[in-house]
Amino acid sequence: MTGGEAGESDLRPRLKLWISRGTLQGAFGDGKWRLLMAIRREGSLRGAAQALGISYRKAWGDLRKAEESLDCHLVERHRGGRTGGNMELTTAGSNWLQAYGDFRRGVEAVVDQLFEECFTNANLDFN
Amino acid sequence: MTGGEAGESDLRPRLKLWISRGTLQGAFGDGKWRLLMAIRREGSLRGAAQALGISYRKAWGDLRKAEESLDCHLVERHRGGRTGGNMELTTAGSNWLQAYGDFRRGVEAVVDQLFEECFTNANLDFN
DNA sequence: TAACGATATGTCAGACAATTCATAACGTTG
DNA sequence: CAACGTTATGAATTGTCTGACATATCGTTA
Repeated sequence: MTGGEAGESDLRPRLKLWISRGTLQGAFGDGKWRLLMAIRREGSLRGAAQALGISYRKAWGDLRKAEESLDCHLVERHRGGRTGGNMELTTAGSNWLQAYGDFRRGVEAVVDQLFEECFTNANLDFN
Repeated sequence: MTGGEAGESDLRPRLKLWISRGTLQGAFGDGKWRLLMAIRREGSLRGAAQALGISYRKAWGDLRKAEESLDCHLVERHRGGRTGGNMELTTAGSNWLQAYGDFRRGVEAVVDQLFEECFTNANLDFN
């Protein structure tokens, strides 16, 4: 390398992205997004928790927080029956999944691009 | 409102942005940026801490973490003397200040724009 | 050489978040 | 009507992070 720019040091941009409503905490972010994804795939909250490697208690708490802070029903709950019960996404839940996924991907791409523009500059000395 | 989109609920995107190197924690983010800003303005770490309303101990620890994880000298330290000592930014410090400021502002603008695009859609139901 | 005002650094308690433990409730099915 | 597998939920525990406290060091100046 010719020196001057940030060079090949493993510097990289990191970000934590989420969507909040008012002062409520932890509305919807990557974790909730993965959870909805897993619920849709597994067909149950228990299955989703297992697939993600988190406790059922945590998954249930996260889901509750999301619905409370977004003030909308993300899933339909069914208890009892042969299989014990199951869970599926509502239309609103599916739409949040879609919208947040697009949002997240877009932001990530732009962050990487802006990082290059701002920190890979041969005229600046970062060391 | 005609219904369908996210509507006037006070939903808004939030983000925590920082730059890391390897597995090191807390390299450079908004807090460190404000700290460098204050050091340049005040001419000392103590003055910067007071201006930001944080303890000297915290400011000193933050600065140390930043320099360690970025592996570069951000400031020049001077101890003793009539005034007790002082601190000023190195060229690298100034450049980080500049680059991160630009980066942060750019990301924030794009996040707001993408949020509009993804969540203000008359064809989706978020409730 | 004593004093002063700044930098330098380990330690410890309390706040806050994350995770685990235990247990209740539900409703279909055999 | 008992059993099963799921949803539902409080309580306790553990882990992490922040900030406060105390104290040492430095080097010029009067």
